[in-house]
Amino acid sequence: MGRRGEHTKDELAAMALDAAVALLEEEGPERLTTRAVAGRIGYTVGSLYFVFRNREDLILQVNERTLDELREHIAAALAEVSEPRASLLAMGRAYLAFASAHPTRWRLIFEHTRAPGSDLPEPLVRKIEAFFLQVAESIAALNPRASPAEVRRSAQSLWGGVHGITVLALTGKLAIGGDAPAEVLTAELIGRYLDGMVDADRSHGRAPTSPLR
Amino acid sequence: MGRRGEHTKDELAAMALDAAVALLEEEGPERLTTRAVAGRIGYTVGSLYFVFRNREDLILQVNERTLDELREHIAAALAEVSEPRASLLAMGRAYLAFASAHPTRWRLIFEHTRAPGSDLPEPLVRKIEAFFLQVAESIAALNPRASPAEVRRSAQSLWGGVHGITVLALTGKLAIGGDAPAEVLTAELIGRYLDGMVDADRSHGRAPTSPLR
DNA sequence: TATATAAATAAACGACGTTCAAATAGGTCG
DNA sequence: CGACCTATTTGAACGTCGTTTATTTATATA
Repeated sequence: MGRRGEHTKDELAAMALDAAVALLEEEGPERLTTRAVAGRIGYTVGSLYFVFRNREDLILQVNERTLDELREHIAAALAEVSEPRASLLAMGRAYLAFASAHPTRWRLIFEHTRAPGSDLPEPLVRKIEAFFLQVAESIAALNPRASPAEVRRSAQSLWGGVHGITVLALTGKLAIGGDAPAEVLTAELIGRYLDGMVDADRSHGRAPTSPLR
Repeated sequence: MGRRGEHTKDELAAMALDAAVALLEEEGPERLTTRAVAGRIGYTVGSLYFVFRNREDLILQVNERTLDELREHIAAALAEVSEPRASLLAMGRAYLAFASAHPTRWRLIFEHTRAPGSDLPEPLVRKIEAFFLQVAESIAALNPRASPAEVRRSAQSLWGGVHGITVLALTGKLAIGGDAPAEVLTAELIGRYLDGMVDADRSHGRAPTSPLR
């Protein structure tokens, strides 16, 4: 009974992605099965393969969508501040808040392992870069004397740090003894990093403290 | 053909763990299958269930073993330094080096999702705590005026940060444009964090800069 | 030597990702 | 209006997975 044209290929893909997101949030990553996704939109498994190359392809597109939402979430948070230090703190809070609100989807972005040969699809790479560039912007404002390479390095190390606190908090591997909320920890990390950065800039006039030994 | 007593239950468990580690390093996490592990030690699947409750149990024990190795690796790095700042940098380097040398096993520790109800097994929690305590020790030495709660917070945020850089570097989600090696980034994060911490302590005589706003 | 028991296996179950021949429905052309 | 063509959709199959179970086997003991 192959009805036809009831939905275009694009509509079908969009429906499948919606279903995948719902499945992820309601039942967790291991329940994100091709059959479940297909069933949720009233099709059979085979039809999914008419639209996606395979499960990996589906996951990658879910991840792109999640990254889009994350970016919007962060943009909204950034709209309310202007000073660079406040911007970085706001980004950190927004990053953590989004991850906490959508833990399964957020983790899927970072934990999904692709086949050994293939690397990240181009659009995903671009979206990740966009984040770092936004961080770099505020860093540059706080550290005008730094070279572009230094700014990039700072953005990477600082945001990598925020990411780490977020992962560990989400997976319950950060709490020891009494547990400070993750928001406090990210704020502390950002605050101290920036203090260290601007102090180094002010006192030595230029370079950051030599980090190795 | 049930031969008997050829290996004790404990020997069998140890052999299975060895096989699992080898499988992980040689073929990746998705090939860590119960049948493959059993086959590698010359048994059939069912025998694995004589020794482990299920695949999750096996993975948890692999993770414990990996954490033990990681701790030894870090201890060796710490043996060569005494000053607290150098200790933290050495720990960061060792953490990253171990993760780079055993990416699959290392990621399995943090990416393995356990069933929604159950939480981390006690021994694993203790081993994670031990790390933070070691970090906290050096932090306390650098920041003698800080309360225990402050020290713990610092250890969590700083080490969370190191962890984040390590994850992103390992999964290729950190590199943007020219990519500074991850060792440089962790050293930079640690250096700046500590600079920010001790400067705050020196100038205000006590508390760190209020992190929020 | 016979027997009880621990150890190990083989076979099965349902669910999974993936593939593919077959069926079907809509558009097109006679 | 009817026959065909082709893009969709299905159903069924394949091999693999985690897990469970009845059954077999080898050893220790009596």
